Amino acid sequence: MVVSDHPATVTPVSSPAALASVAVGRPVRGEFTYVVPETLSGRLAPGQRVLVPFGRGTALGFFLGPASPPAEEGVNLKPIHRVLEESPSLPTDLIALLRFAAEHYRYPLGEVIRGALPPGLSKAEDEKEARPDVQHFAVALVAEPPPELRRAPAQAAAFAYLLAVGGRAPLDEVAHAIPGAREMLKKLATRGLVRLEEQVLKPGVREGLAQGRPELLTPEQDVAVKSLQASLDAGGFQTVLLHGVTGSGKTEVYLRAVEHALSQGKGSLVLVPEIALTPQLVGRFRSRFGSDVAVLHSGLKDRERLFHWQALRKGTVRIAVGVRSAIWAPVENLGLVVVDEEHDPSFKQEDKLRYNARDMAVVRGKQAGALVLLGSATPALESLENVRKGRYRLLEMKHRVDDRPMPTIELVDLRVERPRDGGPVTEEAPILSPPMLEAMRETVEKGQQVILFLNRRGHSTFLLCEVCGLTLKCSDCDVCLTLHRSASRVMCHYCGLATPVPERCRECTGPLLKLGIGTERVEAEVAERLPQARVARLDRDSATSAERVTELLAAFARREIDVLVGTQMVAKGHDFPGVTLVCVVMADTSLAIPDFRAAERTFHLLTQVAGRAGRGKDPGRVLVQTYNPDSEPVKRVLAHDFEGFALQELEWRRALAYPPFTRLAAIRLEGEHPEQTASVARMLGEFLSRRMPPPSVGVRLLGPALAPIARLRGRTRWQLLLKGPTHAALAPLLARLEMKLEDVPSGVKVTIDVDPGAML
DNA sequence: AGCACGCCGACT
DNA sequence: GTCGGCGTGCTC
Repeated sequence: MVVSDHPATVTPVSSPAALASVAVGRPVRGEFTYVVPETLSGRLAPGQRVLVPFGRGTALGFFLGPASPPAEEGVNLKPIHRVLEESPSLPTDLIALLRFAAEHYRYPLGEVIRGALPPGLSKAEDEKEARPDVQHFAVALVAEPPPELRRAPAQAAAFAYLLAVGGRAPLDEVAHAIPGAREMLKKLATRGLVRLEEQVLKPGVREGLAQGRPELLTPEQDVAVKSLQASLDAGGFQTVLLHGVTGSGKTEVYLRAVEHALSQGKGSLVLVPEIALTPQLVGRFRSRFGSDVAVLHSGLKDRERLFHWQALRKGTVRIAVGVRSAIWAPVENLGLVVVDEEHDPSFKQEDKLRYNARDMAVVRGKQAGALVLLGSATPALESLENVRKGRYRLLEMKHRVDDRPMPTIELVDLRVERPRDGGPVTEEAPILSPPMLEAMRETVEKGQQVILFLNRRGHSTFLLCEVCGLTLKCSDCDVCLTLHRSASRVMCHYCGLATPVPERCRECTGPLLKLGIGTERVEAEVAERLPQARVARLDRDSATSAERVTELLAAFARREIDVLVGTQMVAKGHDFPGVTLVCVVMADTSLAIPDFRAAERTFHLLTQVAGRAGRGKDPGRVLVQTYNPDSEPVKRVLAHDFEGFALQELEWRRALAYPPFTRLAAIRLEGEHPEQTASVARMLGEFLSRRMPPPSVGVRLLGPALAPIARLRGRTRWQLLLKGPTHAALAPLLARLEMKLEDVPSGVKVTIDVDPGAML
């Protein structure tokens, strides 16, 4: 392909008073107008970073295009100081996307742009070439970890990671994932297990396509790939929803689509929920496309981030694989955007610019004229509705690769199958029912592996006073404290506060009962009931960092662990052929959450975790323990009935006027003083209700009401919810609200959350 | 975000 | 009598 050198899209400026629209990298709303000095006339291109006088001092700004004189009189227009680089940092399709995001999510454009740029470019400095001309690589020389590494767990972990990502990876990247990996890999090199290579990165020089490309596709994969190739050949924007059951080989379809885009000289952007949980997927991209891939994970150092940004911007690297924020990656000549596990809640950013990367992917595809491919085994209801409306095209893959059967899913009704009979509910009351224990025992005896899923970390999820019935709560938040026995602490999962375990009730000094089950306790119970099994736990507590996650997953993949107990972290897209049994310890936990998406989340989670079973040659089995066997998500998961669940849930959403049939915007308030916060909430509520469009438009205001978690970090929380038939129906109201926010006293923080993810 | 301006307590 | 607390307000 021709590497673009960004011919400057020069804006013709006619002297004397050419004006420029600039987004200032400060949390101020709107675009600012500056005078283009004669020295710069003809040298400005949209997307360039500029220095502008702002207030007292100087600020970083982004030139967006010519401006017309501001409407108000008496504004003293100042001149742009200077341009920070010749070739614009932002490609034009990104400018359009960022403008859309700022407008849609009601966030200052300058901040949106600054947040999208790598740290090296978001400060008011001249662009520096972050060009580590040589990059160090480690290459595995054997395909299996040799037994002599048993005695060197640190080296084994580094080696396992290297194998997991395809046998060849930049040293930097391994070192990010596993601390001390740099030294470990050097030791491994002296043992002759690893070769260290230096690679000089030159623009335009690439490795050929590497190995690992299966020749045979399943018939369904073949249909999907051909169809996507045809769409790419036809060119232009289109969104395709790839609905493929777990284990149907969606990743290979992504790879082929990316390959095809590459053959057309086009770049690709691939979004995944979490890099740490998907080393296998990253490895496949790396081994297929070599150094044509930039992997954008959360742990990149500033220099590395800048390096990748520049390589993508120049077109020397044409594929970006990354998490949510990679949606802003400056992929040149974008032909394809893939969003893997498009239903995943982690694509929604929950602070600052509250964007949804999946939705932005569709917008970006539209602006760049690219194909957008959304993939999932359990598509979001929003996406299904978009298919029904004809906005997205649907591709389905209903069978697993190699004709492997879907796992059988069985119910264990906890109301009937009491784990151990009767007695008072104490902390010793077991949670693993006889059938579940039996299945686990059998599986482990056969040398196969088990995943135990429970969506709650800690040991006991609440402490209840046996005498006065009070539960132990966080002093700063309106939630119960969780007992973490391994840390000998009670912890607040919302504010992070950890304190020693109280012996007795604070109020009446009565004894405390440890109730509610968490992963820590399940792990202990497995260890006790199946002493022969090697048990490990994977949750946010055991996996203190991304590296520990990788390590644990690698150990599980090497079959050094028989039973893996964990939270959602075990449910994501892993591919462990040894896993033949998946146990859901309690399907009910996510049902009780006061959120209109609770059922959908539960269904997604259960389906995803069930999908971990039977991915190898042996068939899989799933056991689901629940107190609510009649709940819709549980019943439908049991029957492998995604369509049925979706239909039912969509009907319910329509009846209650929730997305995807309406659009929402949440207005969240947070303040030190309960009365002040409440009064601001009422004030905003009145403001909005006085400005509601006529009832025929169908916009409704819910609240103000105390948030489900009414107090967090000592702050009182309120919320209001706007519902409308379309986003366009809500937008004017949100714009007016935003103006009104100027009148809110500084003691209360108000944020607007457009298309909110969760209602908490 | 900065960085002012602007009205009320402990110091030379 | 000043020096300075950080509460509100503006930045083309």
